[in-house]
Amino acid sequence: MISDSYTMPEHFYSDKESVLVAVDCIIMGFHESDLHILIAKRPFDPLRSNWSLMGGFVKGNEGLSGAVQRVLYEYTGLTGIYMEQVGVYGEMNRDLGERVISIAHYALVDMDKTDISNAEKHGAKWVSIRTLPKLVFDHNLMVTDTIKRLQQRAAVKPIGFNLLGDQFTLPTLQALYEAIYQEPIDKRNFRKKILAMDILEKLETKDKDSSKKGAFYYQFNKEKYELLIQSGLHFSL
Amino acid sequence: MISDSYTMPEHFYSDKESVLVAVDCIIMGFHESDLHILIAKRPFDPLRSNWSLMGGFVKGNEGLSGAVQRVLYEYTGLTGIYMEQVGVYGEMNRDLGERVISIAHYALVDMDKTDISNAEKHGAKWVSIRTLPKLVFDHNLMVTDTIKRLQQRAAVKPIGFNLLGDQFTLPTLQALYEAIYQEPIDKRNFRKKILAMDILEKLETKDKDSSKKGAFYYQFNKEKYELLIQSGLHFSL
DNA sequence: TTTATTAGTGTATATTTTACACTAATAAAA
DNA sequence: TTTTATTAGTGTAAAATATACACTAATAAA
Repeated sequence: MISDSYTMPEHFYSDKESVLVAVDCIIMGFHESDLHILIAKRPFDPLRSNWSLMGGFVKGNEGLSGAVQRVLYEYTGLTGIYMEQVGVYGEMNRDLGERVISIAHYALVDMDKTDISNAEKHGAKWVSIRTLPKLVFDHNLMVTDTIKRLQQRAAVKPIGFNLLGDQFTLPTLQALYEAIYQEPIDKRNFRKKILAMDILEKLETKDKDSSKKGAFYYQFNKEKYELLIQSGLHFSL
Repeated sequence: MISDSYTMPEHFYSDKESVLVAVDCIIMGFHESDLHILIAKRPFDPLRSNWSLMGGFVKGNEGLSGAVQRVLYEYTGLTGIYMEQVGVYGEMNRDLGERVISIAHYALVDMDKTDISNAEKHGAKWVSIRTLPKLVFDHNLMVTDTIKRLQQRAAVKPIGFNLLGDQFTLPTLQALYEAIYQEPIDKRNFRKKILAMDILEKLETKDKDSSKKGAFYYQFNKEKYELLIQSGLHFSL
């Protein structure tokens, strides 16, 4: 049942059946006011060459989170990335090959720091969540579940910053939240709320690329965030 | 890798390793103003006779939800119960036996309709979440994750009613929410809010057991709830 | 008939959320 | 060099929502 390469102290469950376990990774980035997801052409049968999330099988000797990190690293070169489990997809016949259950995680990455050259060998590309093609198996379901989860989490935890570079402007931050919730946000109310939490550091430099006037850069300040939490309040947008 | 008893059309992934997959079930009930969980003494090694959640191994020929429903039925005799996936627990060595990943689901049941006589053969009993003993492996973590999830869900979906009988009084319903959130709720504000949604049907009968005056029974009305949703509003407590 | 217990009700205040329009800076165009 | 076009940045008033709070009603038990 269990791989020979990993020897457990005893085999208590030798009468039990084991199943193939995969991980699928919803790698999300933010670009041009839109959330994007990295997809690639499935490199093996069945459904070879169809669009698919980044995935891989869990090995006998690795933990679940290890497997997800390995897959993320293989396709993006990134480590230490914010990830969260979305859920398990385990109905019979969800995979056309064999009986496989798959565990979906999403990752929030800075697209500019992401090297997809390795993934591009499998035809990988970033696609906007608004123009996502049909993916193999239940991968589209995984994506919609991920977006719902992200919407919930981003409202109460400061995880959105993972999608931006170290420095960002408030207009960019607002565009990010508008992309996550797919609805416009009032500029003044947004600024009031985010600045009231006092978790951002205003820099003296401006981004002059996206406007003539130029918008000040800000940084997320983890220490300030800890203070907010310690004071009994919490992140909320 | 895959069980002989279930034949897939082809074996595409024959070079992959498979792992044991279990399901664990956090069976929740409501009794005497407290949330309760069904636990039992683990019937096999390792850690035989230690307190444990209700669980079982996923069979080669059954879907995940099928496995959870099977386990729930075995220990409670119940079918058609509200359940939700909490997550996967899959680090190496989380189980002392072999490498096992477990998928946790919680179930919301009416304790009065639950027959635990079968489970009692394994020493099963209901325990309050406030006096939960140490459970095997990471089962305590599963319970705390479940409670967090339940708190989130019960605030926006009318799932709490699954913990009550068909008929219930408003004082009982309030006690349920106080148990879920572990904090007192103002009686008048609670009634105002729940009745404003217009999803309850007031009956003419009273519960005279828990007070001298007696409290009117109410029923959750699914049709009324659908109307609320159709009108663009949503459940919120 | 008195007492003790829980059910049931409304309003005023505080807080939060929402809606909304002008000035500032500056690069590009005229 | 002046004008124009574009995005950044700012405060207040109204509406909606959440909170705090105390008495009367019913009735079984004493």
